[in-house]
Amino acid sequence: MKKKSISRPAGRRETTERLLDAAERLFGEYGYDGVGMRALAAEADVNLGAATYHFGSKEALYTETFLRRFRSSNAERLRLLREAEVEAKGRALTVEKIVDCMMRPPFMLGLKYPDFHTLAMRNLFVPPPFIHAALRKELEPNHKIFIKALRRALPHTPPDLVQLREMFSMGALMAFSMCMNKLYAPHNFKLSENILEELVRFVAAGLQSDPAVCADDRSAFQCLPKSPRR
Amino acid sequence: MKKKSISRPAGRRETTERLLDAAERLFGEYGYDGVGMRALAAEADVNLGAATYHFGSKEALYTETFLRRFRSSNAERLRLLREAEVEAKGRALTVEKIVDCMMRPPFMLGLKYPDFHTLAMRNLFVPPPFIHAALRKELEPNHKIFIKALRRALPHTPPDLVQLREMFSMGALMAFSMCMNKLYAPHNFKLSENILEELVRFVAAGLQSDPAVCADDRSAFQCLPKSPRR
DNA sequence: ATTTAATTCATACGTGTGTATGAATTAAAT
DNA sequence: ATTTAATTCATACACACGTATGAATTAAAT
Repeated sequence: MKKKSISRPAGRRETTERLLDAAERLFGEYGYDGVGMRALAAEADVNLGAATYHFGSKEALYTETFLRRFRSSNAERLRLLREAEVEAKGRALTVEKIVDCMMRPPFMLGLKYPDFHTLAMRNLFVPPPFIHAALRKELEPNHKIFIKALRRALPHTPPDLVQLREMFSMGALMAFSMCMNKLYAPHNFKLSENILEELVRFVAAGLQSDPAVCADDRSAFQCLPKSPRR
Repeated sequence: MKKKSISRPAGRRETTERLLDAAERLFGEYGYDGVGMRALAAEADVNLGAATYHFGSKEALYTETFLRRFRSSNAERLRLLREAEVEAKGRALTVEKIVDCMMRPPFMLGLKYPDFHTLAMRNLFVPPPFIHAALRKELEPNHKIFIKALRRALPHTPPDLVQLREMFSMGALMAFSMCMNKLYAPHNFKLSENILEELVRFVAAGLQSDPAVCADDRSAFQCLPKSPRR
């Protein structure tokens, strides 16, 4: 094998992955500011200098730790949706099916990597400022596609209300993080497929319910209904 | 007026409140580890030494900053529920009414104090370890009461499922924090009574929907259905 | 075997951290 | 007016922080 072999020797891959795993654990548990580079290096059994060598900065390490799994979760959401659309052969998707595609990948990811799940909660609810740009770039296209699909499935619900409810739905999804931190003593559920199904059912019912506010008032919760001044 | 006048002179009150306000702003925006005592003291225009003098430690200041508003919100939730029960004169409350009592106080609090709202998200989703005990003590009685009320209103829904759905509901409530951090560009809603009404409607529909999982499987998501070993 | 590049490692720098200390100042009480 | 307590303030301490540096080590390429 002549070719141009990968310029990165074998050692590197292992080290960066050990660092990412350690970062996932510690950043998830203590947050960005709660963990120092020294603690990360120790957890990953890597030299302090090597840690900054591979990622350049703490912020870059944090960002990559998050994106590593988040990217694939988002891609999987879209894949499931496309798959469902192919299966439906042009017929409209049910709300429940769309919601399942939305929630299954992040839910399962949280099951598989509880540390990552905590990290994701941090980034979605109280993201460190430096990660905003990367996060939006990852999230926005995804959300637009799902909101569009939901609007198609809910033709009688005003579009802006669908959007609002999609936000409520994401909140319900994230609520299961409260199972994990030990806040709610009564909330000790074994996370499983069953919980996901109940979640999907709950959300689908909320999405399909009748609007609470009459059409005239509804425009009142649009922030920029008509460009404020022009 | 002889009596025993309050042992704390006039100056103190003002200083501690200025500190709490500053802490609400900065802790909300940057998190516990993201803000130093020096920054807090500067924001509150208080001497560094005075800051530790009044609260003893940074952790105590953080805890009190959160509890100051959280306590009253929780008390208000209970007050509204009792009021509704009196009004109903023994008749059963509707799910929608219960949900309104649950969500109105924290929602309105978030409207009034956006900084506090961010702080609350931090504490409910990724709480610093030292605040766990105080948080649970504040939350648990409240939740038990509302879950009990919901079970009474949903006699045909299995009790453990009501509990699970109550958790989803809290998640939906918290979702509106995503309006505030700038993550979702499309989610620019003007928070108002209207949004609260839609939220209540959404959640009430989810709570009243049919179970997704059949009765035999349902016990599968209880974490400790029968004490694991005895 | 020799060169070259990639990675590890120990060390150091400047800065910021939470808290402690004790004197200075202010307000309350007698 | 004097004593007493509460609060402010400047300063200091020991330590942890993210990052930079340059030599030592390892692996790849020729």
